[in-house]
Amino acid sequence: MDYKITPRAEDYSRWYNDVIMAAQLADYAPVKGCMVIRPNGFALWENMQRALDDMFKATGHQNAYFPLLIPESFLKKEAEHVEGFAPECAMVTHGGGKKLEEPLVIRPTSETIIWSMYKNWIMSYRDLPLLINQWCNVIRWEMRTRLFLRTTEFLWQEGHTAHATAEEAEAEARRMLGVYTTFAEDWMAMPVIAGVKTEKEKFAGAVRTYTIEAMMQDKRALQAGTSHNLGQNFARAFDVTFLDDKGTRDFVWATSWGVSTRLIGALIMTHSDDRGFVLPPKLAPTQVVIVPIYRKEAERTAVLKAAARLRVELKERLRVHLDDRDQYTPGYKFHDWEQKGVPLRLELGPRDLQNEQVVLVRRDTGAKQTAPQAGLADACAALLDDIQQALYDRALTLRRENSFTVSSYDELKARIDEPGGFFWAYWNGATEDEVRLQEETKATIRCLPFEADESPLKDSLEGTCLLTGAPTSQRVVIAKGY
RNA sequence: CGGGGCGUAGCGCAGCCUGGUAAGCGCGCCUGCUUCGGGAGCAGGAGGUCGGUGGUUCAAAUCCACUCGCCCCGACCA
Repeated sequence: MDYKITPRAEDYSRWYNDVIMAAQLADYAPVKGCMVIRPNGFALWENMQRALDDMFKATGHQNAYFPLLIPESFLKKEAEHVEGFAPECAMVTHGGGKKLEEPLVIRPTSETIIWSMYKNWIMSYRDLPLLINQWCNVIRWEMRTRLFLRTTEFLWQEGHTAHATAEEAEAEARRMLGVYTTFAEDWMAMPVIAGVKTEKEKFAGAVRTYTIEAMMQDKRALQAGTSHNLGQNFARAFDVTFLDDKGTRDFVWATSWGVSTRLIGALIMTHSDDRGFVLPPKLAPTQVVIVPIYRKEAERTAVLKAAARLRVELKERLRVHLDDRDQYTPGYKFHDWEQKGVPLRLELGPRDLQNEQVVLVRRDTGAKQTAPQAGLADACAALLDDIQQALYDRALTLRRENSFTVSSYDELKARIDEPGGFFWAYWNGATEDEVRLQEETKATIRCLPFEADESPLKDSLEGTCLLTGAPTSQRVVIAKGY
């Protein structure tokens, strides 16, 4: 379809929406804040799911499914949890033409209903660890919504694990954050900063929340995944205890972790350009699109025959599509597939048949090259690997070029809007200082990063707190976020 | 919830102030012919109770009242 994309520099929000519409990833639904994920978007989500699910299985998790509807009283059992989620819960008050005795909450997250079941399933240390994941939809009544980034209903995955010791739960939370980091960097080609959320930013009901934070092209931070050490909070709320091998009874230790369709938004804002969507090859539903070029009927027959042969050959190893639509010109198809983000375009015309070659055009750089038809699958695979790496490198460069050290609060305030970016600083403040920071700068502490590799602070181990001036070794990354 | 904007063909819009042969444009869609290495050209064609309700009037897309919905910017969040 013909669709004009607003340039990023002109209006970043409109650009984001235009990319989604042009690539036909999603569309607005009749209900406010809800979206339809269209086949192009869903195929991408399926690829993300597959990669993540394989990693979950490889780390010993099993999938299950818990109900959409949760008794309201369950939410209320964990004090912080209910306080955090109550404002954004949708409720079912009627069913079967009658008012329900107890309203049912449409899950905003499933900790409560899952732990109500774990109570029955966990008796002894022999039942632990319990490692369960579910793929589902959730609803959170958001005030302001944006396609993929924040919608009333979204798709996600939520892992819920139970452990015998605090150490095991902690290790699990960290391990799954590692899985998310690997997925973000190796599959999405999106570099992330892994770290701990502050007390203020942590999940309602958690002891500690871990996060991966990515820099979008407008230099804002996006939380791309979270993992929580829930301690014994939910075990206490739902009275889930077990006997250890010495016959001692204790509450079970828990974690939960999730990523959502928000990752699609992250992908868009990490790699796409003014011509439209850009997909990393490893997640692209179509990795190579073949565009045949011909004039006369005889050419058409010969080119399509050769194109079909190449398609079969490439199909062995790659996800390939032959665009043999007769009613569109090659130029139209070039634009069409560029908007849709297909990493590699393969052009095949009469000239190429004569020379037994093809023309390959990469989506990320637009670079055009010819390649012999012999050994084409190898050449395409190599090029796709190269694109995957180039996307990562480019995103990492953007982050590096827009990461700064600040040593005073005034300096932060002077630079947070312009030039903007990630600001590394020492921090020892309390929650009220964090609130003040947020109110005065509109930025937030994204996390306390684990690693200092990327940090301009990497060579120093101690400094003074940005707000209080007290000596501290605690580092934070501050940025405006989504 | 506060501030701003908008509802007219599938999409993007003009028309409204100054009521009356203005239901109009571009893109898309359909048919045919010519085209096809960066969004093809020409010709013909289909498609709209002007968001809804009520009012003013001889006459309403146009004026008035009410109402519904959506988008954008701020307070919450994956």
